[in-house]
Amino acid sequence: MENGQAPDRRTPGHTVRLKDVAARAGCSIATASRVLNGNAKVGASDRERVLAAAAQLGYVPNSSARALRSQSTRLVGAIIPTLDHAIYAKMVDGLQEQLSAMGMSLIINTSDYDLEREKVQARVLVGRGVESVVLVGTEHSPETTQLFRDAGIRQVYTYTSTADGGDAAVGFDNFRAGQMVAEYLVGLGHARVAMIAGVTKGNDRATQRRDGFLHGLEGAGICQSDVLVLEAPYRIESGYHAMQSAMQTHPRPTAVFCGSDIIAAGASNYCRTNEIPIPAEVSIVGFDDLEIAELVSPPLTTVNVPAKQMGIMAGKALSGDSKPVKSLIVHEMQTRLIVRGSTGQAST
Amino acid sequence: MENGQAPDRRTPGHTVRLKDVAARAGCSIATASRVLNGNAKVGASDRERVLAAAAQLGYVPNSSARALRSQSTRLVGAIIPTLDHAIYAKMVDGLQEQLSAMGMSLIINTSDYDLEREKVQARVLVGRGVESVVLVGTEHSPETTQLFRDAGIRQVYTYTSTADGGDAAVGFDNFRAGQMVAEYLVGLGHARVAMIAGVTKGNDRATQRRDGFLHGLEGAGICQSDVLVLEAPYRIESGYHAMQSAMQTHPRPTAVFCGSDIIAAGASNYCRTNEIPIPAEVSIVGFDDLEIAELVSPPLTTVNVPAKQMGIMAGKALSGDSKPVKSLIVHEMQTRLIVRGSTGQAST
DNA sequence: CTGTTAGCGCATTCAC
DNA sequence: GTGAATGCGCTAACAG
Repeated sequence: MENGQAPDRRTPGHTVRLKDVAARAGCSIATASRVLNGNAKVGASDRERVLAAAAQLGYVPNSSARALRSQSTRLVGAIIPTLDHAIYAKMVDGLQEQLSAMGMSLIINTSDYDLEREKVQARVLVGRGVESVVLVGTEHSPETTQLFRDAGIRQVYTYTSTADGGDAAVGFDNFRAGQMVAEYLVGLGHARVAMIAGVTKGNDRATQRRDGFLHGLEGAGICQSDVLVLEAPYRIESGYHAMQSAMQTHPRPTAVFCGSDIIAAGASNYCRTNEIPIPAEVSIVGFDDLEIAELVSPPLTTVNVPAKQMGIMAGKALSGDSKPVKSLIVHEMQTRLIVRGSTGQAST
Repeated sequence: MENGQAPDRRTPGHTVRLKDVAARAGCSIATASRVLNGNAKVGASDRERVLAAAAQLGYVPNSSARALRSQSTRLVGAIIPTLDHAIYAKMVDGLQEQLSAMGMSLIINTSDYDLEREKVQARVLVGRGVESVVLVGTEHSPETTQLFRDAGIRQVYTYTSTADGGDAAVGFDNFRAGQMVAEYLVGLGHARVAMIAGVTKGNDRATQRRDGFLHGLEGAGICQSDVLVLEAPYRIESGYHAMQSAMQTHPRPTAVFCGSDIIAAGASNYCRTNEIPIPAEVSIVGFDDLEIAELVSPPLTTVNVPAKQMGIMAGKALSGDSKPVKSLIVHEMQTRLIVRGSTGQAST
């Protein structure tokens, strides 16, 4: 009798295919497929033999084939500015964790805050067959948005509470967060204030934090034109230099709002180096509530952003059916002002 | 009017396929494929028409189909402990950047320092058809290593200079780095030293840094049993508490080597809170040279690790043919001791 | 140089 | 319930 059985263990170089499993289980490839996909309509005996065969052979389904056939890749793409910034890294960490638990895989690409690069990465992701994408912010090239829409790819925006152009948003209201900081500083009696924002070009989060801040000040009778607004990349040295510029104006601001803790850390450094006491001479407020906020001295008053949680929620927003949803889902999260030692009453 | 031509723009919902491009260009699907793949043997007129058609229709090749047919996915997997640690995030940032430039995509998974979870993620990556994987360290479950080998997947280890079980290593010698720190501290006259290592279970980097450190001390006549060695997760509070324990021993150590800047930052915090002057009473050395090393006061003496560069090199190690290489490639990178204000001569 | 043909591995329709 | 047959979109043989 023909004992053309498959070998006990997979042989290096020869990938185990479904037909190998079927052969070993003594059933058809169709039945094997049904078992492995949890299809109920299979006899118990066949089921066990297939499962055993798959385990023994170390069968791993080929997802390219499965994707091609079933038109479902269970792949999610993410385009973020950079991973070299804790706020995005944490978000992706949460996203990955959640997707992994849902049996989906994550392809990540970085854009370096460049909407043109984002567009290129978007094409790559479409080609990879991702079923959803997670982007940062609301501001994207129209072509990018259109490309995803045409391909039937669901778009989730993070770090924002508006989903214009996309299908869902998971984040917070940057404008209101900026406003909150303004009100806090005004409440402490500050009238001469400055802001070191992140680079606003192509970055709606930075833009809205700034605008909300200015709006909040205006509500307290502080005219926008009286407020020094600088921009700095999210790097410590940039914060240092921007603070230097700010502190060389006359009269000096008594409070400075920084668009990120990274910038605030640099600003804080500048003050320490130049013996400008914080908060006696100048109060500093950061944004993000990174670990470094507690490390600088005095520790930074800042705005807490639930970065990892945002990634988890974004992942959850992708569960269920894989078709784009009709109604916009907006999951707004709360930011909290964390008051530490870097802020105090206005000095004069 | 209906002239049987493909529409000018892709219609939402209907994905453009290669045959659509071919139809519009008035050639066969094979010719279109050749053009799009840069195959030289195609007439100039056909070439242009295909290119134009593809552009007009917004054609995006289906990589599942391409992968299935060509047995080449151009997909790379990475399994790292977590993205919520700058040292890994930076590495992945560099890796992603390099792979993107090489036309490859990156799927990332996290293991949370758990070799069992790593094994699970490994199966997922194999199923996704990745052609290579980037792992952290040399210590992996035998099943994980075997799984990749059987599937013909090239394994690149990072943060280590030994490639046992894998095909390539891009990193540095953790043992020697630890030894270097020991020699530095001994040179400053320190005889009572302690170490707060990372959790060594399943973490060969932490283990080797510790062992190298102890070995270096032993070379200077300091017996291992006289050295207090604690372990702490990579979190600031953990460093704080570990330092607390270390400082409650008698006699106190005059120098403490921390397995990571994160831990060192916590240790530094403890000293500040408890008015133990650094480095007058105790010297602290960190590891990684993260941004926070310069933020704490006094700034940390630490060991610089070229994290992003490591990712870039790992990506480059994946270029060329997609088959596992026969010879082990080891790309050893240099670590440098960065001396800042947290270390000084032994106090007594 | 170009078109025709044949699958890649799998899920799924349709008969049995 | 189960197996045989079909084709997802594409590339690589093979002819012409």
